[in-house]
Amino acid sequence: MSVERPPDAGALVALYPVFARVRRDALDRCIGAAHTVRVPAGTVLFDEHNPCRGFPLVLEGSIRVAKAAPNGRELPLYRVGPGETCIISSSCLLGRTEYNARGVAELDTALMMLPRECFAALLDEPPFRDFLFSLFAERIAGLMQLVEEVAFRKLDQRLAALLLGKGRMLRTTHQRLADELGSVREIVTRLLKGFADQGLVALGREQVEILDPAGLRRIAATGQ
Amino acid sequence: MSVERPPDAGALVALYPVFARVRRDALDRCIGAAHTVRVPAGTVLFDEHNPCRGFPLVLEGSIRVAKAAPNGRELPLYRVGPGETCIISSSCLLGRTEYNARGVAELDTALMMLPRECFAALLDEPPFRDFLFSLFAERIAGLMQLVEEVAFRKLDQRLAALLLGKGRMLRTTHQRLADELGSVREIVTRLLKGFADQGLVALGREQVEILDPAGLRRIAATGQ
DNA sequence: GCCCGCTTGTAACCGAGGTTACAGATCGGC
DNA sequence: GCCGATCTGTAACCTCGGTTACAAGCGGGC
Repeated sequence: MSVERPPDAGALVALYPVFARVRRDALDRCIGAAHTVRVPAGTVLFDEHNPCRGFPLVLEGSIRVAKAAPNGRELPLYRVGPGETCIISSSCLLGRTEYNARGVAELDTALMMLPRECFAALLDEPPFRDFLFSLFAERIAGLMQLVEEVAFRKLDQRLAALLLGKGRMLRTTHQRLADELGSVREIVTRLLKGFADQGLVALGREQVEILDPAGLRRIAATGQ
Repeated sequence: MSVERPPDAGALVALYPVFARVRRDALDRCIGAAHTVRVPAGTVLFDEHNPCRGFPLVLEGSIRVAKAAPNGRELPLYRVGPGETCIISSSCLLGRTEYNARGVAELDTALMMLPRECFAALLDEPPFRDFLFSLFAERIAGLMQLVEEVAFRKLDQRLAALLLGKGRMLRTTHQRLADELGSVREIVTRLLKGFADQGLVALGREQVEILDPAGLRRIAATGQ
């Protein structure tokens, strides 16, 4: 983990347009107080029961926030990319509670950590509040969607949905798909084989070619 | 559904202490613009894909917010009682999206509906914002907890957890417990029988007596 | 007392998904 | 070309939870 100079206000505003509408002195104070860190892919940024140290802004890369099962499997809750912020951190700061999920850098990631007091100060800025409220609203909707999926949808439906909307050619492994679903590799292989037998996809090493998006959509929606 | 006079500011503040710290004229305007309704238990207050009409404050009773499965089963996401507000409604109003869950009055319920503009006006009041932020934070934590439960915990663990913390004698039916877990009656009967065989509970018509809370906690935590 | 409705108990059966344990395929590096 | 690592395919087996289909218990109302 390397520490470097914070970005200037211009660079920050380019990523987070909301800061253009925040009082300039408040923004500058935050940039001054923040420290920017750069971590390699795979770094665990926080974990269950950790206290929350500050408010992270992702400048580059991506954080994967997931719940870990006792047996080591993980279910991703959501991702935080450049221009977004980690809503779970906000939640912890606001409620003064501990983290209840794990955050891992998925790529080499640069982030700017604002100390808690800075975060509190930003809450006084109406545009920043609106920004945060919208993110909260989005994540709540996403989490409710996720609850529905894991509770009611079968794995083939979830897999079909996962394959869609990423272009015709997916470059990924069965293991990665399983990780995305909170399942295991063998099951994904089995299900993909089923899809291939129906002519929905063509399989290759580290790739899945979508042959029949409509068919996959049908499975995702109805389970056939 | 009967409409009645809105409560006076005093009664409202007693339930929602946050309003004591809101500018009096803003509060009065809201009370004036709101309409108060009283609905019997079982009323569906909103459902998936409905647009959000306003911001509800629960004065009496309780709302159960749940995701419905295609086959009719439901999984409760959370409840809203007096002094709380329905975070999903806030989320819809903030994100201008549709409801993505169902809300049903669990008891005879009285609620006050604030029109959308009122809600927007209240957001300008710092104490109200803080109130809302804390609720968001709480619900997010709750939803993440729920995701973990449905994804990773077995039903006996979830049932054991459900039985705990409600006193020694539970007056409920197996069906109601199943509804709470998003499962079916037969399975709950089976699992309760298992608990009874281990001496953890004693069963009776419409009642479950907790004999060994520590044993139940052990099951809830470890699955034995 | 008798009937009806709700609640509980139970058993047989099934399917989805996870576990274990391999074997073969493919690739990059040396 | 050989070796090891990674990825994929597959089969046997198991557990959990859901489904179906009853029977019996209890309770209140008439």
